[in-house]
Amino acid sequence: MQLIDCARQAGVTADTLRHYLRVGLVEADGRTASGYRTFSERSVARVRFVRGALALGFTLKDAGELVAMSRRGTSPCPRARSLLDARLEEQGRQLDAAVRLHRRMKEAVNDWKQRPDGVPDGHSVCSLIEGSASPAPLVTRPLRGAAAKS
Amino acid sequence: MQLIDCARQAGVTADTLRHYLRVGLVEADGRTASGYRTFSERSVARVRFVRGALALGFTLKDAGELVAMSRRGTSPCPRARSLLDARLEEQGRQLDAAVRLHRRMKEAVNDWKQRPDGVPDGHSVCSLIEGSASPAPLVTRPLRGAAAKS
DNA sequence: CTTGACCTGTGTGCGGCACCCAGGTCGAGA
DNA sequence: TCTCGACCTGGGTGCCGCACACAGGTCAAG
Repeated sequence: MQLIDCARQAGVTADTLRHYLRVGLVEADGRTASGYRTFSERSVARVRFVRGALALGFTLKDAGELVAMSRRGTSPCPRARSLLDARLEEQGRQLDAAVRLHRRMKEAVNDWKQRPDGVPDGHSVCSLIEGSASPAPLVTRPLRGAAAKS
Repeated sequence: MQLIDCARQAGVTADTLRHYLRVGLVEADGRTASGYRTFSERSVARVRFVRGALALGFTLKDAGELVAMSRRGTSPCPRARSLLDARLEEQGRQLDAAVRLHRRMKEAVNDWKQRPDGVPDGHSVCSLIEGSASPAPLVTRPLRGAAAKS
């Protein structure tokens, strides 16, 4: 099996699979004489595991840690449980922040309906934005973790 | 006024202000003989504008575009309106995704309570994760935009 | 005259890929 | 046999909004 076949069977792009190879999350079975990597069902399963982990809010690093544990012969499941708890809590906070952002955005859209466009006067940039701005909001890291499509 | 004073008055770190300077979002008023940048209230207001824009879901690039327009003498407000609409829609989609992720994570936490830890067998990595995985979720870009703290 | 807080430019890292490049390899059809 | 196009290889860059680090210069207060 070639790289792209493995990728397709696991539902990822070739680039994504190459990325996983680069960071050591997935290994090829071997190489052909000409240097091409060869893959088996096991590699496909591994990619699917990584995808499953991402879909549950784990990071690639988390997945790597779990993979490493299982390679060492220890069950990664207890670690997976505690990691999931941590990720869930973290995601909850980010979700709250996103909800608040959403509210602010909708409020702004409404407010702006009643307000006229400002003219450039050299003092303000955009009166609409400046009028809706809360004092020094202090932004956090963006919402990370696999937010699944569809 | 020095860099750090401007930063503090605007409620950002010195690093953040330097970043805005680098990407051309904010300009210093001038330089001292020894090369230090000097700032005025206008710079502070500009930083606050950028922060306000971020807090409303605009990107730094958006803020730059609006700044550029107002420098050119055109009102950035109409553009701000259309951008906000676009960002709101986008954010809504990402918010939905985040909510779904949150549900999946909570479901997994519950499911896992009834399930035993697996033992490493060389075929699976972590039976818990593999058991909860949906087929090829295909992850999107993470939730971007200013998710405000507190 | 020293201390320590500030300044300067420049570079790197974070996450999870996507995309591009130059060049090699392969099977299938003309 | 030759060629075509689809695939492979390694390596690099870009995204976003900073945070952090480094080496060296500058400045006011003690």
